[in-house]
Amino acid sequence: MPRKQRELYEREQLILDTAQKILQHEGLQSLTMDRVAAEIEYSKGTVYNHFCSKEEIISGISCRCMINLIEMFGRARDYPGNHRERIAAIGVAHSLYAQLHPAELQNMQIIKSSAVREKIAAEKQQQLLQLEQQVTGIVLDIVKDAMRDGDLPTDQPCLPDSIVLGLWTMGYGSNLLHLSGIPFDQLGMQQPLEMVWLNSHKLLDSYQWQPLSSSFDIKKLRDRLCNELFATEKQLLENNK
Amino acid sequence: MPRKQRELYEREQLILDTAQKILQHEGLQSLTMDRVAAEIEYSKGTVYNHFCSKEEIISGISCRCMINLIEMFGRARDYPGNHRERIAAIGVAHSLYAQLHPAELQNMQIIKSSAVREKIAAEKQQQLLQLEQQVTGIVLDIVKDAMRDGDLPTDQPCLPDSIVLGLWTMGYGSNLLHLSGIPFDQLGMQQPLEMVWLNSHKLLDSYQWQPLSSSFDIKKLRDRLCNELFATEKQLLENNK
DNA sequence: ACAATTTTTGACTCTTCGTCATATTCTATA
DNA sequence: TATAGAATATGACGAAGAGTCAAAAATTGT
Repeated sequence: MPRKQRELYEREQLILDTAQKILQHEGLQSLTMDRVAAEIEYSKGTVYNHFCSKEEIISGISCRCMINLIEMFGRARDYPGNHRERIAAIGVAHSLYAQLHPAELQNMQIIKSSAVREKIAAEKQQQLLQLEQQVTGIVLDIVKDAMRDGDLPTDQPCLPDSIVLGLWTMGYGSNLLHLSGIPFDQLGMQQPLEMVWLNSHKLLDSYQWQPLSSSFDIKKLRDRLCNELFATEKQLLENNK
Repeated sequence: MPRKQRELYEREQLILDTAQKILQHEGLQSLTMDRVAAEIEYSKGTVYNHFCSKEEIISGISCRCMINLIEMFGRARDYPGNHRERIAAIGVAHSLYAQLHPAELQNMQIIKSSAVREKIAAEKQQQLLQLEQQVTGIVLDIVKDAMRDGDLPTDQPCLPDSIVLGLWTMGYGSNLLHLSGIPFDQLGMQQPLEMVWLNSHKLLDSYQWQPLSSSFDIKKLRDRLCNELFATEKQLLENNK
């Protein structure tokens, strides 16, 4: 609220912006405290007044990114279609996000490695966990809606968790494999981001989530969701290429 | 073959053993070249005669681990059951491996991060890629066998790749999520390693891979495969707990 | 105007990677 | 067996980056 506090907050954002830019363009190697200090034109000590370790900067970036993802997931949840379309929109959001912010996804994985996590204050870890809860919460809500409205048979074991986890692991795994630079063509495979879309629908079909993908065109659905919900992101992605 | 070369080879293994032990018990932070040198009672320079960077040691560990995994996958491929049981055995192998060697899986992910990969000689990268090909090759063979013998309808798009990729992403994602220490209970979920077994079978069912899981008990199948193919690993796992 | 408080600074320590000139050990030959 | 020459091992050293802290500078309140 007061001027002083606002300045502090803005500098914190400046540090995160700068660090994020370095990370995106030059990788983790180039992200050093000295470099960040030089770039924001303050001394290293000042950077340490804001973040007490390099890891906390990375964690700060992750937090901001997760908030972006939550916003996109929120749009998916609020889509005025049937529940199957809404859960599909989550998949589209996740995939678009992964393509737009590859570096950030890798961050999130870095954050989770124990070596890094140990150096982050418990309070900030709690914050990250709370954001993670929001993400899974949104997906869980859609699954529960589908169960309530009879689109998804409720007599199956482990529901609703198993669907959330199935989609999560598949999306997460494919994103990580994708951006880990495995040469899929040399393994005789196409890009995983395409196939995860197909496989997610196979999984949903298997859970008998109505309407089944045999009764509509999943490619057209993806295009429609892209255009209606994530036009901005789609545009950004095309500009990048 | 000659004594000299054998000594060199043995020391190389000693370095890898030592590094792996440190990594397993104390994490990436504690794995330093000085530490390894001290532990094997040679000088740092000697360690560098074997591996020209810390990253190459990690890569070396990954190679050995991948060879273990390939051996386990091989047992799954050679299981004298139907193809659905054989592909399920791959899942059991992967899961057991993940539980037995959590640190190694995290390594494999570390190896894939661009920062690390840049510091590994092209030749060793090729070796890793070739091992990765063997892993996917085994799975691909089982899928192709199933298609050939009519257990799996061939009129579906993207086959056989999409099944391999579906299982791979799901297994990979769940393992990483599992060992990244996300408190699933706090997110209102059970452990992912249990559910990936369920979801993998859902996926296979969705591809119409006969016999469908509705016609047998997947829990009993897992127990049977555990006992018949991976008794040693199961025993090890129980001893660890 | 000035004292008290807060913030900023960058020199400093510590750790670790990776190098390289020197020292040691091994090997082949006279 | 003695010795030259090759192969191997060593650890002191340089570089780079994380994190600290006492002193300097800026800000605030009276």
